[in-house]
Amino acid sequence: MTDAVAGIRRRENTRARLLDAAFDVFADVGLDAASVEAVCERAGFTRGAFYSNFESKDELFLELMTTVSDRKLAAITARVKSITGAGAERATPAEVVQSLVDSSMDTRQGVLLMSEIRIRAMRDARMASAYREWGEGMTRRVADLVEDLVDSYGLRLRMPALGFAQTMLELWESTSVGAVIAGLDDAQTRDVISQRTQMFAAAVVEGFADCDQAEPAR
Amino acid sequence: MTDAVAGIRRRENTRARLLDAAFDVFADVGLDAASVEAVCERAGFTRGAFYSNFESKDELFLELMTTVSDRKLAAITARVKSITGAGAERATPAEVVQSLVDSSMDTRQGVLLMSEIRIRAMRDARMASAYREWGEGMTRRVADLVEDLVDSYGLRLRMPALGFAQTMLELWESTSVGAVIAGLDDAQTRDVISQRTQMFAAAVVEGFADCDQAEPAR
DNA sequence: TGTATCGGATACATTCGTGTATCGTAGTGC
DNA sequence: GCACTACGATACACGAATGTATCCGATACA
Repeated sequence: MTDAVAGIRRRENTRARLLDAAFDVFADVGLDAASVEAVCERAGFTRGAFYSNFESKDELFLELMTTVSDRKLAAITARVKSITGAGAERATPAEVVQSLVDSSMDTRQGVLLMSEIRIRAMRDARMASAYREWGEGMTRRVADLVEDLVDSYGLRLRMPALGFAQTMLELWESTSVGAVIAGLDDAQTRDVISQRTQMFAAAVVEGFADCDQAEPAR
Repeated sequence: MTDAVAGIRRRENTRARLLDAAFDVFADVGLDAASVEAVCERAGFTRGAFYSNFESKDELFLELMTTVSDRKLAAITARVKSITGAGAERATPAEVVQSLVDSSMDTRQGVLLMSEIRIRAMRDARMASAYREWGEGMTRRVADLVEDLVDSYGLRLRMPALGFAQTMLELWESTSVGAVIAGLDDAQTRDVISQRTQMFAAAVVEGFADCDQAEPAR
């Protein structure tokens, strides 16, 4: 590890550690209650390191937020591609939902952080637009997936695909929140999210359940 | 206003003013960021009054939370009774949804406070059980209403009534949150909540739209 | 009308977090 | 190998919020 690269690596590394620590601390006690000190302590640094890398707690949070949301968007995009893409084996809609739940479920801390982000977006116009843009991206991805499945299985949606996707994601999120409040562990959380999303899809998508027997059209 | 009553009234009055102020301040800046000082200032008191009436900020918040949730539960209970009860004129399901939205919609601050309560419930086991109990009460009321409407109109739900009610309320809440993030005013918020709940109900309730023409069975 | 009491204001001590300015050192380039 | 630089640690000064102890005035009651 030679040259200036090591220096950069070192800096990047402490930034990353601070971000990781911030994820934990912000999720655990909330953004406002989290002191810069606490974040540094968890990361194994002092505040000197922090102020050498970030302007303020807000800047740290902003970066954390973009990191997290980018990751989530990328994850779902990849997931949709792998399901939708050519050469993928056709799964039934129910299986698709299940695999999405299995792969994209948040941890307890992830859910808490999302709630922090959301509540902040409610108060800060800048964050609001970022949040909305991200949410629209997520919805768009899911809607694409839905439309694809509708086509290939000849299903019929009882509401517009976009509204269906949006509701699906919101239902997912509020179920996650409910699971955290109920103190469920990861396995239970997965089950309840799966159950509720399946129930919703089965009600709104005409022919959703029939796909278990029938083969896809294409 | 004689005797000891005035003294009690006075005390009750400052408690009430402090609670009102807390509602505003907690909603505006969040529970953690809200100082006792700020609450007192908005109420027109000093901290002396506060510590004479409350143990701590947490106790104040707890009382505010119970007040708010009790009120909401009472409101929806009354509303359901007035729709369901004998002698009430039969409205179509769509009208019922609309009237619920019109009457029970939260203000921006109400939505923010609910989010504060929820995020706190995620971290505090005591609050969690209170929140869940309250939520179950709300769901139960709505489910009763739904079952009543299903009976009298001969509708069919594509998911269990309880799940339908729960989803309805969660959809309502997340739409409210979305409206705050989008910066919508009250009228726009009402419209979007109405639109999404109607859309959901129309998709899940078989025969929902038909009730516009047909008369209720009973 | 005098006095006791209760509710709220004032004053103060303390704690906690912040941000900056300075320092020490590990790693880099010559 | 030596100076240099960059990164993180340390020290300090400041402001903000808290909680308590004390004080003051209005109201109740004799």
